[in-house]
Amino acid sequence: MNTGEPGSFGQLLRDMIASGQISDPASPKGRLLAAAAKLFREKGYSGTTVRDLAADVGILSGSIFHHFKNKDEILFGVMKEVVSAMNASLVARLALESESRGRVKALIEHELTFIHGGPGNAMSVLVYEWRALSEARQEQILEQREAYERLWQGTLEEAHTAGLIRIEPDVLRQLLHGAIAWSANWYKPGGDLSMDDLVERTLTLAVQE
Amino acid sequence: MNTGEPGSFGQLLRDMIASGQISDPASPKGRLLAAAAKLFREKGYSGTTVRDLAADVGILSGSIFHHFKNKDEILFGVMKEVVSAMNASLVARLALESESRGRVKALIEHELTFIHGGPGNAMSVLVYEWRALSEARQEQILEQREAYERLWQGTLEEAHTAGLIRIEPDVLRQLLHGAIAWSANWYKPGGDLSMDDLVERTLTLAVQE
DNA sequence: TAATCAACCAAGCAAGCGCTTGGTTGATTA
DNA sequence: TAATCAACCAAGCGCTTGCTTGGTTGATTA
Repeated sequence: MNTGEPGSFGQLLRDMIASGQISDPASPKGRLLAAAAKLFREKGYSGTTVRDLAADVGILSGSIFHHFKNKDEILFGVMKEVVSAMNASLVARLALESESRGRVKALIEHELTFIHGGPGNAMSVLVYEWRALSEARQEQILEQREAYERLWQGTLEEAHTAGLIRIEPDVLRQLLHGAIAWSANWYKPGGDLSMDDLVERTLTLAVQE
Repeated sequence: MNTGEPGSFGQLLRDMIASGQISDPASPKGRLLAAAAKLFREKGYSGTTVRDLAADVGILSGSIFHHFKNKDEILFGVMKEVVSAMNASLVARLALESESRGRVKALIEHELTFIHGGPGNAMSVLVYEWRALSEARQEQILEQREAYERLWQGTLEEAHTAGLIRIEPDVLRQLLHGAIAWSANWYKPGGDLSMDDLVERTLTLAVQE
């Protein structure tokens, strides 16, 4: 999970590594998780073999199981770490904004920056490969996923009360999640449309003029 | 091609079955394709075995290959038929609308109705399992997919010229596709929000008040 | 200097995979 | 009545899968 973002996000990640919440990307386990996120995103969980993953980091397939009990635990590791990072990062981002429009923009900007940044592969996997995770492990992540959704929901409810958004917060939340996650499959940074532009366009969908 | 009169969606499907463009859902091949669409959507292409598929329609796994040369051809069949149906259906739908707002609404209503209707599983597979299809077979479907996108693009460009939509047509098109496809993973018809409501909410995102 | 330990290798196993083959069935046609 | 044919079965083949086992290595520590 390479950063590649400016500001305090890099520092936040370093804190989380230091406190053991996410693995050091320079460690063998961290390198495996980054490679797994990349491969699971490109070929899906079922479409990725442990031999693919091992080859990607330059070891033999059996050696993976020195770091993970089984393949499900690798997917769990990818998802657990990215959902923790998403939560911590969004909490920090929202703390900087006080008025409604800025807070809604923060939601959108945060999620777009995340999915097109270093943790983007892991976030895509979290969204699109959820069904591949064992039920037992899903339960262990669910609370953190719901916490993230509550941050969105609360912020959108404020904006709705303030008359800034036109449709029901829970519907808007889902529509925006869908639009933003899908952008990983078409938007390429560095083209005509800058990331700031994309944020602005998405915000235009959400809020009144 | 089609014989002029744009009838109901059911009639359109019957015409396509009669002309051999899509298989009869009552035939063995049609039942296999419907079951494949369901399973590929639920568990992914790689996560679905030919034994799963055979069991679902009540035959043995080897018997599948009396109808399809290999597993890739099954995925190809699912995608080829649904993309044909989507194109024919959207062409017919747009023919009924003349002014900009109605045409944009038709795009949204059509796609939402499709993904939450009978061909919904196949459409989800088309969108989310595209990478699982062999490159050779992707090429054979690409032109029809692009034709569908051109219908969207042209309609949104008209709406943009008319001042009805606020952001670039190609960006809006992608954002809406993402939002609509994702609705298959959260929206359940029969709840508080009717399908008409969902169409109206999505349209609200797209167009000016 | 000896002991320890994380990280990895080498080899392979049992189960499951896509797919093949030769044959059976029962309805339709000549 | 005989011939034909789509649809399917029964059995299994060769390969890949996730994972296990026992051993090696080279850096770190006592």
